[in-house]
Amino acid sequence: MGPQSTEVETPRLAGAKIGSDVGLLLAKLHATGSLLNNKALADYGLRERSFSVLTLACSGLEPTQRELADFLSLDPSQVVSLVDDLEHRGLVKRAQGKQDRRAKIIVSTTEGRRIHNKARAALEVCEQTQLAALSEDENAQLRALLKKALWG
Amino acid sequence: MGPQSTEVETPRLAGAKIGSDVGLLLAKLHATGSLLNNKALADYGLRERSFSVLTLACSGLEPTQRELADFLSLDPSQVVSLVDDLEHRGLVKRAQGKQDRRAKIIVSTTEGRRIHNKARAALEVCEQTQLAALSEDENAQLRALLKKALWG
DNA sequence: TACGGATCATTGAAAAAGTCAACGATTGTT
DNA sequence: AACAATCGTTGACTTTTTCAATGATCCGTA
Repeated sequence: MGPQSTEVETPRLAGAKIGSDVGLLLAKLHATGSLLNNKALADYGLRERSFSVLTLACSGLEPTQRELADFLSLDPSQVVSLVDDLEHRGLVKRAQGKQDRRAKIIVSTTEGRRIHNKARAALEVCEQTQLAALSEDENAQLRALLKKALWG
Repeated sequence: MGPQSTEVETPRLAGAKIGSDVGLLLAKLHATGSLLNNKALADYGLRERSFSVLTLACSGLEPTQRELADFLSLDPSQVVSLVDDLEHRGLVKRAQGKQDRRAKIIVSTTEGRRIHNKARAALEVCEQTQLAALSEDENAQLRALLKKALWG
C-alpha cells in the first residue's frame, strides 16, 4: 500500500478522465480504507480479513470455509490460514458440517464475540472517518449502491 | 484473488450484518472488478495499474512519478516498475521535470495513445458489465459518491 | 450396493506483490 | 556554503497470492 496519510485535498491528477474510472475509485477508496481499518484493528490483533471471518463466525449463519472463501473473494487456502489463526487464539472453533462431513463450519467462541464487539465499535468510528465527506443519506446510498452492484 | 465467476445470485452470507460493511463491499466489488478488468486488458498486455499509468500519461497532465504513486496509492518503487515496463514497450516516455530536475514526467507516445484508446473501449464494456444491475442514474450516483468520499 | 467423478479442507511450493531502507542527484532553506 | 528534504531508483526482505496435489466425503448412476 502506498504511503499517504488521510488525504484531504483533491490531488491535481483527479481531474483526468481516469478520475471517474470506477475501477480506480474503488481501488483507491479500498486502499485508504484498509489502511485505516487495519490500523484500528491492530489493537485487537485483527486485520480486515480476520475481522470479516470473525464477524461471519459470530453471525449465527454457521458458514463453511468454502462459503467464506467465496463470499470474501479468497482462495480456500487463505481461509485455512485465517481460521487457523483465529482458532489458535480461541476466538473461533471449527465444527463438523451438518449435512456434509467434509465441510467445516466456523463458529465463534464467547471470547470471540467479546473481541468482535470491541473491534466492531472501533471499525465504526473508522468508517465514519473515512466517509466523513458524505452525509448520513449519502452514506446509506453508497452502501445500497455497492450492494446492488454486487448482487442486484 | 478468489476463484469465482460473475456471481449473479445473492449468496447466503450476504444477509449477515457484515454484508453492509463498507470495507467489505469495497473489497469485494474491487476484487470482482479487477478480475474482469485484468482479463479484458490482457489482450493489450496491460493490467489495471499499467492502464492507470498509461491513462494518466495520456491525459496531458504530465504527471511525475511521485504524483502517480500518491494518486494511485502505490509505493514509488512500484511506479518505477510500471513505467519501466510501459517504456520498454514504447507506450510511454520519461521526460525531465520542468521546474524540478529530480522529477521525471511521464508522457505517452503515439503508440501509447493508440493502445490506450483500444484498451479504454474494452474497459468501458467491462465496467458496464460489472455494474449491469445499476441504472444509468445509479451508475453516475455511485461514481459521484465515490469521488466525494475520496476528495470531498 | 459399488463405482466414478466432483467437492471439501488442507498442505506445500512457486510466483507475484508489497514494504522498506539506502543511495546519488537535485532542490530549497538557513 | 552547508544542511536537511525530496525525487527516482535499486536491492533485500516479507507478505500475499496462486496453484497443483492429497485424503476424506458426497452424489449420481449403473
